[in-house]
Amino acid sequence: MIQFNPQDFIPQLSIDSVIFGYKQKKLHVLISELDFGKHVYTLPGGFIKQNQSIDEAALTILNERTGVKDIFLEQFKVFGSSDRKNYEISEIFSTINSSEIAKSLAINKVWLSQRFISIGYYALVDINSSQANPKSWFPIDKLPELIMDHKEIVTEALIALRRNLDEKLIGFNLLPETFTMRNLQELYEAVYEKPFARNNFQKKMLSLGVLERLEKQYTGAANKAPYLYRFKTEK
Amino acid sequence: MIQFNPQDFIPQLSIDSVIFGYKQKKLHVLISELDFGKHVYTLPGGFIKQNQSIDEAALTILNERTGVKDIFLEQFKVFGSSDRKNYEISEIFSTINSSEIAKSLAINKVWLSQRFISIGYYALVDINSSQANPKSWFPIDKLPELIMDHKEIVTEALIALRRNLDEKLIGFNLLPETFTMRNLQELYEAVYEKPFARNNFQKKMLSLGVLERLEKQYTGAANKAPYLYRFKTEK
DNA sequence: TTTTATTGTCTAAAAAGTAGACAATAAAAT
DNA sequence: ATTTTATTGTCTACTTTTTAGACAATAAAA
Repeated sequence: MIQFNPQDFIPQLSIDSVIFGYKQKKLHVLISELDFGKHVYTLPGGFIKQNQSIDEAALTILNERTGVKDIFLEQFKVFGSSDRKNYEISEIFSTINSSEIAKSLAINKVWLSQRFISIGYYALVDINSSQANPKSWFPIDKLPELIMDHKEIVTEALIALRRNLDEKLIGFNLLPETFTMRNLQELYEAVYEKPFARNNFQKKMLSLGVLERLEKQYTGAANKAPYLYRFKTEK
Repeated sequence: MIQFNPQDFIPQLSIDSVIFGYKQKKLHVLISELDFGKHVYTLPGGFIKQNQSIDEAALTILNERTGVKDIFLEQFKVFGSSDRKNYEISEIFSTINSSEIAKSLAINKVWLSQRFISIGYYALVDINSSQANPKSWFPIDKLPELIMDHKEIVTEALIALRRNLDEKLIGFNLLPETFTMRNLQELYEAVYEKPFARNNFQKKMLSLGVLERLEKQYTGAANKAPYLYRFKTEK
C-alpha cells in the first residue's frame, strides 16, 4: 500500500462518489464506515493525482471500493460552497483504509483541513459482481447520518440518475447480465419510487430495441416462466 | 482595481464560462480577445477566492464582463483531463484585463502554468442590457480559434443549454423583457438549429402557462400586428 | 377598395401513452 | 390425469399529445 503524499495531489479538490447498487428491490448506496472513537459515515471519496484525469481518479476510487472496473460512471455536480470544510477531519479517513497510514495523516492534517471543493460522481454497479462488504450497502431511504454535505450529494445524485435512467438507458448496469422484464420494472419502480403498469412497461422497453430476448427462466414457480433478457451491446 | 494575489485563490482550479446571448436571430457567445503579439481568443474565465463559493466566483466573472447581475447561471461540467495546462500562459490574461497588472503576472507565472481543472458554467444574458463590447459577441457557428479546450467547452455548454431550454424554461433570459411569439420561436430555432411549426409552437408555449399576453406591437409592417408577451414571474 | 404578408386559432389526422382484458403456461393441489 | 393458482405475453380500445392543414382576421401598402 502506498504512502499518502499531499504534493502528489491537487489541493483543495476532492471527489465524492455515490455508488448505486440494487438489491432486494431497493436502490442502495455504498457507504464507508469509519471507526475512530465514534462511528462516522461518509461517501467513498478521494483526491486527484497530479497526473490523473478526474475521470481516472473517480474510477480508481470505484475500483478500490468495489473491485469493479469498466462500469458506468459520470460526474453530475460540483459542490463548492465557501464553508465546505471538514471540521472533523474525517472525510480523509474515508479515502484511506489502512490504520498503518493513519499515522502519517497527522502530518497532513493541515492539508486536509483546508476548504475543499468536491466533484460529485455517481456510479452504477451490479452488487453481485462487486467485492464490497455487503454491510456497506445501505438502502437509499435508510442511510445513516452522513458527514458534511454528503446527504445532499446523494440527493443530487439521485436526481441525476433519474434524469439519465431513461434517456441514456443506463439501468442495465445495476442488474446482472440477464434479467426478466419484471426485474427491470422493479428496478425502475425503485429508482422513481412509483409503480409502472406491467403491460405498458413491457411494450415500451421492447420498443426501444435495446433488449435481446433469451431463453425462458424456469424457477420452479407455479406459473408461466418469463423470458430472460440481455442488454444489447452493439452489432 | 485589485492586485492578483495567488494565495487568495484556490490553486489549480478555474472557472470557464460560456455566456450566451441572442441577436440577429443567432445564438452568440461572449469571447475575450487578448492581444499580446498575436491575437488569442478565450472564454471569459477566472479563479475562485478562498472565501467565495464557486457560484459566487462565476457570478463575479459574469458581472465583470457583462455588467449584468441577477441572471441565469449554472454549472454544467468539469473539464479535468490530466494534460490540461495552458502552455501559452494565455488563459490567465483573459481573467485580468489591465496591462498595469500584467507585470505582476510574471511573478505568478509558476502558479498559472500548473495543470488546471476547470468548472464550466453557462449563462444566459439579454445582449441589449449587457455592457459587453458588441464586437465580443460571436455567432456560435463562427467562433474564432479558441485556446486549449475552450471549443469543446462551448460544445458541451450548448448541449446543456438544449437540455434545459425546454425543461427549465430559461430561454426568456436571452430575450428582452417583452417579445413576440415569433421572437421566441426564432430563438428556439437558433438554439436547436431546426425549424418549428408556427401553429403548434404557439399552442405549446401558451399551454405552458408561463406567458403573459400584453398589448399588440404595431411596427408599421403591412400585416396583422402580433401580441407582445412577457415571462410570468410568479403571482 | 384591393392586395399582401403575417397572425391567431380551429379542426383533422397521426402518434404515443394508458387501461382493461384474456389466453398461455409452469407447477402445485386435487 | 385433471384442476387450480399465479404470473406472463400480448391484444384491443380509449385517451392524450403531437403534427399537419386550413382559414378568417388584420395592418398597412398599392
